[in-house]
Amino acid sequence: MPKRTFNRLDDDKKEKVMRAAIEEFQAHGFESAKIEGIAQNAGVAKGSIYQYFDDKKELFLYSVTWAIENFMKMIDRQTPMKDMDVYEYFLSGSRERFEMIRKEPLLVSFAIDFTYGKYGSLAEEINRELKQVGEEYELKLIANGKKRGTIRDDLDDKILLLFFQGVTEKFNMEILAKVKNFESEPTEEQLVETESLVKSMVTLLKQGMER
Amino acid sequence: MPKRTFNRLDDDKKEKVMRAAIEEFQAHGFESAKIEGIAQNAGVAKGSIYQYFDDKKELFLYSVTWAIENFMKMIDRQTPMKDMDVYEYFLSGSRERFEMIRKEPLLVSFAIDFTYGKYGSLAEEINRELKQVGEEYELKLIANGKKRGTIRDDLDDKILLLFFQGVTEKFNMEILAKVKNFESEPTEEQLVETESLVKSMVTLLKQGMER
Amino acid sequence: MPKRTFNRLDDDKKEKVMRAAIEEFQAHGFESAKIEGIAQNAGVAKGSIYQYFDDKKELFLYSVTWAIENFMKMIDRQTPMKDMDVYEYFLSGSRERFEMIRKEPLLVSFAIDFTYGKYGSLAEEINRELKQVGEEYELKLIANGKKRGTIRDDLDDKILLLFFQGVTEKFNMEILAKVKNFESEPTEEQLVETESLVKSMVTLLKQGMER
Amino acid sequence: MPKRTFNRLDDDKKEKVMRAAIEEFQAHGFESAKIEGIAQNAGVAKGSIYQYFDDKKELFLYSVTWAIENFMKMIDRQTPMKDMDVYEYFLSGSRERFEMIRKEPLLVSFAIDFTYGKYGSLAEEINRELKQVGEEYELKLIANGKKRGTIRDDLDDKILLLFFQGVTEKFNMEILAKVKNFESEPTEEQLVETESLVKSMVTLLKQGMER
DNA sequence: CATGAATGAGTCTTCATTCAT
DNA sequence: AATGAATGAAGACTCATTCAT
Repeated sequence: MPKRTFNRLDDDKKEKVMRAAIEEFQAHGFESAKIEGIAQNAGVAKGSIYQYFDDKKELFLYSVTWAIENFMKMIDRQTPMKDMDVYEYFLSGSRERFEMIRKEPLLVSFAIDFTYGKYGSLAEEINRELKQVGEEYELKLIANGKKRGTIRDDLDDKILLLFFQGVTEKFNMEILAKVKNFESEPTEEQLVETESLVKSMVTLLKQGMER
Repeated sequence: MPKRTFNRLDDDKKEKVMRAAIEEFQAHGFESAKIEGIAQNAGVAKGSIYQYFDDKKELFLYSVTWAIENFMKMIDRQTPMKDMDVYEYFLSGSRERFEMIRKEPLLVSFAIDFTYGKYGSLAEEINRELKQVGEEYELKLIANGKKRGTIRDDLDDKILLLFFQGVTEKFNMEILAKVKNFESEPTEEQLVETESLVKSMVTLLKQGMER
Repeated sequence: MPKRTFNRLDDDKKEKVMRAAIEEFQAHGFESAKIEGIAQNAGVAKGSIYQYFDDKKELFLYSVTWAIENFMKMIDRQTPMKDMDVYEYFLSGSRERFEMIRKEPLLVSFAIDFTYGKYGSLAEEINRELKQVGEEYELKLIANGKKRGTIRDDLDDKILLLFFQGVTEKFNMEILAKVKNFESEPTEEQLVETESLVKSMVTLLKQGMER
Repeated sequence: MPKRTFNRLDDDKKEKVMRAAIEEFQAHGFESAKIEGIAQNAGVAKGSIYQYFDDKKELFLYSVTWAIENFMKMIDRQTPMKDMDVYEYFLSGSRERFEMIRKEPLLVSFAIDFTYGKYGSLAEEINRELKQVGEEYELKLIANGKKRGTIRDDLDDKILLLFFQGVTEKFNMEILAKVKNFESEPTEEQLVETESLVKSMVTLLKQGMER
């Protein structure tokens, strides 16, 4: 959705612009975000933004897209779960995930706020798609668990999904908040403490859903 | 925080204004909400709004206060839980709660959106207080459960709180969405179906937290 | 120019309203003066002001008229100058005039500001009349002086008028400022000091204009 | 105090904007002056004014500064008085000063109105400074006159200052009014008549203050 | 008549978007 | 393509004036 002009920019500049945009949207919301502010933070002229995008909404939409793409890239780089058990997955990769949050708190927060609907109906389509993809994936996990017999099969998948999402989202928020406060090099203590959150979550998730 | 002029209005008008405001804020967010729109929906002149409130922000703040107060009044009117077990509480009063949501979807949605942080930092103080009150209450429930032996005591209260909140919030959202679609007179089928959501939630909550 | 309603008010209230108006106009100028403010200071309802006067401008115009009338009344009560020499006049009645300023600083200041054109073209007619009356009087003084031989007759009356006005206005401003700072009971020292201002003025006036 | 954007404008435009502003303020006073009006007279869009100045008050403040600066420039260009006697000064440069007024009646009137306090307390600081500078200069003249023996030394400098200011201000107002009515090319008669005003003033000043 | 709530025209001001260089 | 000045639509807010009680 950006214009041709934007795509021709060198990657550094592109990134600078997108990060400036995300920062502004994240800090002030869509309405209060100022094009001027984004331009300044990106180190370009206000007019240039309009060489790159049709209008503010386009810029926002692409900010979402860009953030999610980069978010995905980071996740893909992590231990892929293949056939791994969900619980296993949560526990095994936690430190890498902490690291990711620590390095990219902006992207992570923005993506979360977006999926949580903080930007209203601005990008419903993307939002819907995103949710659907996540849900489908989680439903698969649940179906797998049922097959393996690790998840109770007396409850509807939809119900279990709600439970699963409720618990994981809440804990993830907490973890996000904790990790944002990490110094550049988190202490072992901090890491352990945060990991214990993950463990507790897994314990509760497991116990809640098991037969 | 409203001006004297507002307090002197007859209750009908007050309510009309507040509902118009909440509707506008809920529909468009704070920034995009137009005073003109609120005035029109309330059936008063733009200038009148300014006789009632200092400015847009004041109006918003009072909208929040008003919504929460009315919300509380409605809840108070419901089966008080006294010494009742939480699970018991969820199950017993559910139909009354459905009715409340059905009658006041606007207030309920607005209050929820607000507590979920959709209005940013506009009323942080109220938000904080509100969260605190809720949390304290829930922590008490958890402590009670531990004493009675119905809740596992190997996990920190804070952790159990996250679990509890995550699960209940998610299910409540789902219930809210369902109930909003009820016709003026919900069918028995709809009610049963929604009740079953509550039951499932309780089942999962219980199993997740029990020893 | 006030409405019938105003004239029917008892004198106390009339005065209260007029003083409130003058105070507001004096403090904020015509444009920034608020009807609400005047009403409050007068202890009446905003609407009442409109029972008394057609609009803000009318109120202003009458404020001017009222102030000048009262001003005149006060002056008339003072040593009338009859055939007295101007210089004599300035010197003889000064203490009474100080007292008048001390008692009615608001009226005096307002009248002066008005004649000085601080309210722009709002009441040109009154202004013009007022100036004319003053001028005619002063011109008479000058003519008299010339006849008596105490004023040089090689200069045009108009020129001498400018001189006379320039000097007296400037000194009067100074005196006004001084007297405004008097406590309720001015010390003899203060009085003497201010009187000396008058004496100096007379000296300079005399010497400037004499043959 | 203008924004960077204003300073970067070419001089013609800057001047056009400032003159439009001064004209509007002069004609209607601060409160009634409309930004829209200024913009139109300057031939720019309303919004542009806000690219140049933070708000109306800033624009007013700078109008004052700008007017005074230009006023000073014009005066500086005139016969400098060096060691000249004040009376000498008044008499010698009068035609140049008439010319200045004729060419820039707006600036002159605005500057005068401002120093006379017609704009209330909007720019007290500038006003105070301005007055102080003028006074100091005039006091020096008086002190010099006393030393040379051309001014009586039995009166306080402050008193003589009042006299001097009163007389010159009044005459200058009269001269201003006269000159404003000059056609583009004033007739010799007009010039002579106005010069005679200056002469009379000097005569009276001299006689009033001399030993 | 007094009151004070209701009204809406009129302004300032903001800022996304356009445009000339 | 980049820049930043120009534009004007849109919206918050004020307050003189009207009006219902």
